[in-house]
Amino acid sequence: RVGHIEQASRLFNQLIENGLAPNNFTYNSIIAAHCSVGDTYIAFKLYDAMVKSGLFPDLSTYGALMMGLCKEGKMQEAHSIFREMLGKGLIPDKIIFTILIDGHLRNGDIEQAFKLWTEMGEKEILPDVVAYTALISGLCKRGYMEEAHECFTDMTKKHIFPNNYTYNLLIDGYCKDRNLASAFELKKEMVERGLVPDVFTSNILINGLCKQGSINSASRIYVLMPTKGVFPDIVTYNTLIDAYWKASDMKQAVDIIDTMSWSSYSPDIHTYNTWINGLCNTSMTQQALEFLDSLVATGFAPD
RNA sequence: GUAAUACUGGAUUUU
Repeated sequence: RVGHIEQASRLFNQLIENGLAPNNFTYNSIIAAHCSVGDTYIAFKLYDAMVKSGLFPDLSTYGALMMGLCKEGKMQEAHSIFREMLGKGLIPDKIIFTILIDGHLRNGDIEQAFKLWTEMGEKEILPDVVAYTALISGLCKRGYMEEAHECFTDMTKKHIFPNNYTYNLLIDGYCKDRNLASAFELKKEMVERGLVPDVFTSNILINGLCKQGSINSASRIYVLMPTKGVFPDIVTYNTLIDAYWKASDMKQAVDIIDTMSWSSYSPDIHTYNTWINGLCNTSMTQQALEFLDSLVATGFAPD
């Protein structure tokens, strides 16, 4: 789950060498790990081994496999696994449907997503907050803010209550739709409903303000974060660094790096890319190249 | 003869 797949694989092989038989739990864990990094090839090999050993893949197994295929954009294959699952007599649940709906939305197929949503309703499977949030996310990402907000009202009517994920997604949607007023209105609403805005909320608003050119307002939120018990993370820093570079304010960008060096966060690939991009866009291509070289020299792998 | 409210599949932000 924490992404140490190689180590997990080694343990898995040791387990077999020691004559122990993996069970569904073992297989599901390792299949899910491979799927989450987009390695469905190995996941399916494990699935075959699982079946061969006489185990019966369950909803977790199929969910993980379908998720992996969705991530790779192989929606047809995800559906054929779905059919295979049905063929084995397994009854899909809301999680299976959410995986497929989310997959279609990420691949830009809103129509298919709604078709599955309807199918889910026909099977009398009730969507939960995650299912609704996935749907809202897909709509927001495609710019269908009105529709997204309708789903939001709809879920509340059904007493499925929006959580931080739901609010953060909608707030981000409004920010990207250049509707900061609605974004802040929602933030206020989430507090009124007893939710506690988190670092995602802050990052979303900071990014929204930066992208519309209000770096000072963004900076104010950033500075006030700790007073609300929310602490900047690597995304906060990267967002601000990018904004300062884009505003040609290299001094402030360096300032953030400085602050970051005193924090528990280290620069990541986004930070380096942002920095290189900043140098390039301010006619410092030579410095960008040198910086890249120095990074590579320390063993950093550019993407 | 002993062990658990433990462990596996779904949704949010930055280049």
